[in-house]
Amino acid sequence: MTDYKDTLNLPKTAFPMKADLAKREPEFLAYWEKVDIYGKIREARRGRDVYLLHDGPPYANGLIHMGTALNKVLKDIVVKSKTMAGFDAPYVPGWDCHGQPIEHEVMKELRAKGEELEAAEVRARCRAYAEKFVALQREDFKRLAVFGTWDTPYLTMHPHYEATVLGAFRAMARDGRVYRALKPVHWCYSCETALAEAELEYKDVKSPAVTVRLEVVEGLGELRAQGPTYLVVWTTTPWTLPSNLAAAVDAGYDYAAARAGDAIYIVAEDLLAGTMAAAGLPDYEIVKTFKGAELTDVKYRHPFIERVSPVITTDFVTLEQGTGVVHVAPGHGADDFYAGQQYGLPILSPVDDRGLFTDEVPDYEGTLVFDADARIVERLRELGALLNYEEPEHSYPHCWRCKNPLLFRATKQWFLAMEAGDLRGAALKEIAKAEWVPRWGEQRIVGMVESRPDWCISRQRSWGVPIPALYCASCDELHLGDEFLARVEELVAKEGIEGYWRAPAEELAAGATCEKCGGSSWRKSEDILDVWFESGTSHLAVLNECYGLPWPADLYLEGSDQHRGWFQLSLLVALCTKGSSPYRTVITHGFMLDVDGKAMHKSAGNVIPPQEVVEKYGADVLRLWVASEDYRTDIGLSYRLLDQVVETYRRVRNTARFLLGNLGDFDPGRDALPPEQWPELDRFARQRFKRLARRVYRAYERFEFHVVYHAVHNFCAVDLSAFYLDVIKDRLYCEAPDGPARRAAQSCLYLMARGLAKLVAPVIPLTAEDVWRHLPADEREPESVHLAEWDEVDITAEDDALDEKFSRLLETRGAVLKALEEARAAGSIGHPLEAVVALAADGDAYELLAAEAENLPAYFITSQVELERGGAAAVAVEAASDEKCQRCWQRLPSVGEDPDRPDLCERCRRVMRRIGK
RNA sequence: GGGCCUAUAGCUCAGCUGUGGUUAGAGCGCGCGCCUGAUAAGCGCGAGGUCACAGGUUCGACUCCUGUUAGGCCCA
Repeated sequence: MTDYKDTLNLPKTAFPMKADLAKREPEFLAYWEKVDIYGKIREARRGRDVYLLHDGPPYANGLIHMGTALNKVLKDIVVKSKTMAGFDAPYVPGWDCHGQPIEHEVMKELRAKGEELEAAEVRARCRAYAEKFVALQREDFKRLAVFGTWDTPYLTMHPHYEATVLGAFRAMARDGRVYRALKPVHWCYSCETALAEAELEYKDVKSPAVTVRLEVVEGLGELRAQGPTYLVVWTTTPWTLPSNLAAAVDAGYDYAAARAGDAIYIVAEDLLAGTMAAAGLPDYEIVKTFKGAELTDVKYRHPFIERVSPVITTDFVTLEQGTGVVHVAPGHGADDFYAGQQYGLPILSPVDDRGLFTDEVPDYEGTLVFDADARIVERLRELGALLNYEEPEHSYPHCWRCKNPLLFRATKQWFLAMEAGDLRGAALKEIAKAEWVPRWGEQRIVGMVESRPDWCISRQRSWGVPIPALYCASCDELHLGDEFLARVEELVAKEGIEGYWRAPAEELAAGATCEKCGGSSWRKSEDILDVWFESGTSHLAVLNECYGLPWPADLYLEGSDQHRGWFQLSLLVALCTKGSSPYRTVITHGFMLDVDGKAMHKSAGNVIPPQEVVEKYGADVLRLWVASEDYRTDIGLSYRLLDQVVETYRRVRNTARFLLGNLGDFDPGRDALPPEQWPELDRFARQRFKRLARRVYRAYERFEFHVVYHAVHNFCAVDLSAFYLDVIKDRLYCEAPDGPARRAAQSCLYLMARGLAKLVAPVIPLTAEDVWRHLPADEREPESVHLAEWDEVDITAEDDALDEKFSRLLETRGAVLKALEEARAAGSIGHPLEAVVALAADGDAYELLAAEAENLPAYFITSQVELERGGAAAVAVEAASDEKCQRCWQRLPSVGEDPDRPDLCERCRRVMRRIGK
């Protein structure tokens, strides 16, 4: 038997089936680097409408994790898709470099080595630390095929950035938006410093817990008429009692007034029995119960200080321990502080840097607060105010350095006022103007802005932008003149923040004298700004002429935690400096979850590092995974899921490979036929592709990348692989290489290969480039797929008609395939080409099939189709009796007609003559 | 404890929004089979869902309302 394989046009391409991404991707990255692909793209889009995504700076600490990778890839998909859509879409990545976490890490290292350094040296170490991680993270981001100005990113520790931050502060100071006020912070009396949340170490310790009665002197007249009436409070920090300024209840809880002896005690009803028992007053009777709200006009007398304070209602009262009435000292607790603000209570914090009581509490002046505990307890006992004393074990914060217990102490901090110039109202107005994706993001940030307190913008640390201010050496008056601030700004622009620290106060003061006392000797402020203030200023520092970027940005895209963080604080800074929002659209994505839907945490041991995924699967697979899920909710990741994404990747890649394989001898300039000359089937395929393209464009535009993923995958699997490509194999392989039937199919394949590469380029940029490179050369096309633009799609009336017609034919095809399967199961046929299909139909259905009769065998991939008019629609399958053409494997009557070529069908004989074999 | 959000086949998603209404769809995976001229590929058929749970509104709910459970982010 003659082997005709050599006479066929079988697919041939250098495009490998095996992606081998981990190994091959770096080659593409190197090529892009070499040709400066980002520069070329920007050059190609020069003058086009700008679409600006402004990068939220990740923190330069540690290697990137999957959440960081997810965020960066989403941004890159946006940038690349906007570029494909014809926009000039610049991307300037940045890093958040200052702040407590880096300083903390550096201090930890120093401590381990036993080194003690000056602040300036610590900052130098911090700078080096940040630089190191910027470099490491940058390599990881580049490896993910993210395009941007990696050689000139923005860093919050750049002098010009730092100066911009100061400029923002200056504008706020000038407009009277900043003020100083007391606020409690975690304080270490031994290190004499404030501590950040991350610097706290919680340890279980025994604390003195006192239950104290406070005598009611106003309100509750009806009860007081029956005997002395007391509110019962409970606290584990007796030393804060001198600073007690209120007692808090929950308006909705039930409280009981219980008489024991001749006194009446008020406790939350649920906690009454336990409290009375502990107080040694088991014999009591409830004389009244009421809601906490009824206590709002009650006032009580401090047990040992001449002071009458109010009862307030708050939402932090718990019924889990204590008495349901909470001792409030606004100078010594966060809850207490905010409650105090709400009720206009003063901030009393009579404790100095060393943790000693000041002269505001003469009885204990000079005593360490913890040492005062016992004395205060004793005093309460003597006064009869102590109902119970215990020493329970509980978790209490300690200093990470010296291990001493911490105290909450009010210190002077800087605030940005939310009401000055109606900042809050302005923020809410701007929020309404922006577009929030998903929509509920707006509700979320509105809720936060509505209820947020004034922004505390100061920190007592080293690694950050200083709050420039001068205090009079003699009277401590604050000096914050605009000229002074401008001078510092200029200095920092030149020398960075070290300029401020280095310069003597008098130099910065430049001869200014104290307005209050006339003094000319000054002390520099040593506070620094909250890092959120810095990152919140990024739009000012980056969206400017220096970077060639417009203000505001079109898009901010970060995790949903940034509603409280970057989105909100950027907005506040923008309103104070520019008067409007820094963004038009804000997109948020969810957080990483593991297989079980649990958050990914180092401590949970369920993290999958992006570096590992890149190494095992490749950046394109990681990116395809990003696109595979709806990022607006939380997204899961597991190796099993990655394997699924790999399957999708393979399907798309193999489809592309098939397209390319059949274009090996196709020169688009020479061989392409216009669609009007194509068979209807190919025009239908083109129409399907156009619809896909339109759908995909829309999905990118709506930032619904998972729609892109599913649409492309479905198209490759269903429209192409399972139908069009399968059907045209006969034409591609068996027709004459340059025959019109084959060239038409190739024209269509070329269009789709090229178009597909462009559609997927934003998601799998490396594979798209690989495909692009293996396309037949065409002078009219740019060298890189990323320099190309999407084609316009125009769905015509003809397309609609084709869709209608083929959907009916495909329905019949479905019935035929089912019948073929049954025949196969029955053992009468194997390959469908062994079959002859008999169709019965009536009316329209018959007309349609009859008109397509000559194409039906191809569409069904059977050797022959017999049509019968009339009767109910039916499909019958039987084995073909004709001989099999040894070249095209179809069983046709024409096989054997020619004695010279008895093993070929008529078509193959013709083709063989044509190709001279 | 509060605010916002999520919950449809083993997996990833459609359907649900301002218009509630025939047997809830797709792809992958899985099972069975075919092919060996996309071959560490390709094709076909098939089995999978009480739409988290419980109430309510309605002639009728995956779709609207309430609650519960689980999970997430941000606060406390």
